[in-house]
Amino acid sequence: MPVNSFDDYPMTWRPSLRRTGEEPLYREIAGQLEADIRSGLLGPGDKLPPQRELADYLDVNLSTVARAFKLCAEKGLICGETGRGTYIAAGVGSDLPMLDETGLDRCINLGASHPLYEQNAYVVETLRRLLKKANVSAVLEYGETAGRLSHRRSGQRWLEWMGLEVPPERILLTAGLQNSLAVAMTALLRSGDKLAVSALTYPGVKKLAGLLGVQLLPVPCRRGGLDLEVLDQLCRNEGVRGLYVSPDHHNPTAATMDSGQRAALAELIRRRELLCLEDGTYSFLSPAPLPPLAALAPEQCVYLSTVSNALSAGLRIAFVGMPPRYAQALAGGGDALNVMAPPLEAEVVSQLIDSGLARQMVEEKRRELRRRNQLTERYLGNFSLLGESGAQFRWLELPPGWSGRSFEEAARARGVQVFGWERFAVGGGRVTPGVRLAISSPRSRQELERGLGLLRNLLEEA
Amino acid sequence: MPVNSFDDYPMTWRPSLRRTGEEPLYREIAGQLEADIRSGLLGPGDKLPPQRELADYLDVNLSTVARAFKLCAEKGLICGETGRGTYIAAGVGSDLPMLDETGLDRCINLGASHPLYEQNAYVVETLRRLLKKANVSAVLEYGETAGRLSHRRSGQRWLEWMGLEVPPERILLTAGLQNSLAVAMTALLRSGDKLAVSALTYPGVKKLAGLLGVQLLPVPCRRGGLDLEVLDQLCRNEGVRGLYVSPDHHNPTAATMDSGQRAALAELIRRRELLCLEDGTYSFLSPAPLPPLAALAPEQCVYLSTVSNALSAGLRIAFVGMPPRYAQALAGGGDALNVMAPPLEAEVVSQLIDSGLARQMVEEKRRELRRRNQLTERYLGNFSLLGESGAQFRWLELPPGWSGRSFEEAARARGVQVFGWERFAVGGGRVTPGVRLAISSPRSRQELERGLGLLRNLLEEA
DNA sequence: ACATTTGTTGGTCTACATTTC
DNA sequence: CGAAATGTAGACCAACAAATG
Repeated sequence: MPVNSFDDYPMTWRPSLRRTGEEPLYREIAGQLEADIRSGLLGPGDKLPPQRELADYLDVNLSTVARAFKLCAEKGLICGETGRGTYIAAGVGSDLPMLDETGLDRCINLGASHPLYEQNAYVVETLRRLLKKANVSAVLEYGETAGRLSHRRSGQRWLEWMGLEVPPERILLTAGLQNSLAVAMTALLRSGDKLAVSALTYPGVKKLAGLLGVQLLPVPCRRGGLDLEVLDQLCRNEGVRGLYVSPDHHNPTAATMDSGQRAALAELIRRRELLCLEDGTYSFLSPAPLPPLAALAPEQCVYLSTVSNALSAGLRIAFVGMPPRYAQALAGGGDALNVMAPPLEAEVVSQLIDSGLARQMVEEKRRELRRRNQLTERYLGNFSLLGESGAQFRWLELPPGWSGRSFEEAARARGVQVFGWERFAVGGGRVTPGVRLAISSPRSRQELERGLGLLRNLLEEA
Repeated sequence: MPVNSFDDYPMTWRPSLRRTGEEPLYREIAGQLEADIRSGLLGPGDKLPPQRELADYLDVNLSTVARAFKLCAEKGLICGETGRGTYIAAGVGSDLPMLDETGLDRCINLGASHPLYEQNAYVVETLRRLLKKANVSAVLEYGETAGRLSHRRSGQRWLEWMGLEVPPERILLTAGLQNSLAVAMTALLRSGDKLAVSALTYPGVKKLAGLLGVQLLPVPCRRGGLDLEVLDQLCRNEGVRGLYVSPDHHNPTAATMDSGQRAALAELIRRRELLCLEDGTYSFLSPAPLPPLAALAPEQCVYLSTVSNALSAGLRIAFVGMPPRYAQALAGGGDALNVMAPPLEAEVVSQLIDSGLARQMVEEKRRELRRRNQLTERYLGNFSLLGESGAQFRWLELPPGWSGRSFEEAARARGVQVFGWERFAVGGGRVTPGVRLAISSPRSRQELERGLGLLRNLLEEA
């Protein structure tokens, strides 16, 4: 069929192969698609031509196009849905560094999530005490990859506090949540594996998935939990290997699963033999946390718990509770990515936990966050403000007419930085638009209040 | 062809497919191969039947076997060579945790490589001074992913000392060498990519490659350098994307490339547009180091330089010198794996460098290592002892009759732990057997001397 | 309810380059 | 040196399953 017959045919994307002869077909197609996405020629949500049509147009085999698409899908650029078509991923172009705050000088930051910093004084105090001891320098020697036994014992106490009983030999120290995720994902998944996640997800998972070639499959959120029917179906048909989930104060929606939802999800995890990566980052916020999934499906769940939010951002330490079947692989992953977690910081964390100071710090944070949440509710209570009143951030569903991106820009123009849903979106992302408000990030309640006021004005005007 | 006709045909591996109907063919084959390797049924160096023969035997298509083999090759279990056949990788079964020292209590450790620990006192001293300052707690807040500017400036000084000029915006802080390797490999390579390495290589690279599905292609060592003809050929035919190389005191052979070898390799890297991961871990050992490859092929080389050996094992900090083209991807990798390097330790390192204490520490280490090398040469000088006299470990080529493994066991039985070549082997491994002696690991020179004596006895007896 | 559209995936075919003999 | 052995890789085909209308 001559190429001409496509001239007046509406095709949303018309790549032109250069055919240098060097590069294989499928790679050239993939490369061009990637380039056109990154250049902005194809934007989030755009629909690509059906694989068969594209194959016809380019005069190549269907599988060659499929292969090209798969490359891009693994990088998280596009997402295909059988029967519907292939779309540019919703999050494309919104994946900035997690801590990027360049040009934020005159902005009130409700975007990037910082923990409260006042309690860092306790850390310094503990460090000073530590350095008075004669044998400190032993901390600076190589120890076990998983962490020194004394550190893992402190981890045991910490995890117990979060509602999980794990012996020290099944605890791994890592360098913070993101690092523990990296360890778990590299150790337990391979390129091409599929991992289910909520349709809005902590961006760190998206980054890792893109780098590792792990394909994320979005599961719609329903009343704080996941839509288990969809998840079950994904397991049945898509060969999903595992699930990343955060039952307490889910990032970014700040939703917490109730007991029923946990039980049902745990049942599904057991029944489908899913690998479950449970993120307990914000569990410390609840004075009486519900049992983690790792307690309900202990054979399947890897429990990730960082201290960076609960204690201090500078303490790059997380504890990983490992089920027996994955313990060896996870320890190997920790070895391959870190050799060992920063031992000085591990020692400080250990002492904070053992001395009881950790609890005190957490209680102070909870108190301050309650106040900040009250403020937030006072200002934005009339709008659709989701999340619990102890949270470190809240989720603001936007009135019709706003996209996350447009609201982000409008707020920014008025001097407030927030993060729109696109940054958290996985796949095509059919979710109600919203923005995350990191209410713990401003240095003072006054500053938070100013930011909230500006947002209220913006919402009321529009 | 009936299966029977193979009954009296010598085939080194005869898998039996269960064909549950669930698992695809190629995966079942791969799974069974992996199981038989891990169970020890197939040992290092064993030859597998040709793919065509196996395909005939199993009555499947050639490509199906090829696909199965590829899965295992990506995990580093086997390695195929066109024209020759497919073999079980030499290192299979020798990949232990890098710091595993369980049951080593009554053994003199010349196995795992520890840096000298005396200089940790300077670190403690610096920490104490740091904690006297009023504004320490600011260090514990989130900063830039790549590292605070002041830290990167110290990194600039550090790298300059190693012979490399890089502006701070092209320096990335990571959590040590292994971590920087993990960052570079996840950020710049994808599953299935091929990376050339010397036939004997730092095991950390093997671990990462196995996890990430990066395929390592061994390049024979020749008089301290790499066989550039073979490397060039690999580039031409195998589509090698990059190269991991360590020109100074290569781990494990302790060889250092001379100027000519560096220039020739740099030329090849430029000509073939290779990505070069240069490991400068031990460059600090040379009082007047030769220019790194990153200085000779600055567009292509990522320079990795940890302080863990030069300063203190407990300081999990490395500096990565990034060429412009890879800077963004590498920063993204650091973000995805760590969010940020441990800031407290980064601060200490920065102060050690800026105060000049770092130089003093390094000089002390060099002095002690010279003494230990003299000792080593005195005891083992009559044997084939490779490496330079400033090294942190030496390479002992074994007399005929020994395998690395057997020597390891014999030494262990006499109370000395050494690491045999198999632990460092990549691919089939046609190298002269040897063992690495980590002469910096014993706590004292006396202990080292005892260990060396035991080894000499072992060598002289056999 | 059923045919059509559409993405996914396992298996197959062919060309090619190197090593061995 | 050339033929046979051998591994590698891109492209192709066909079966399948979900979504759509």
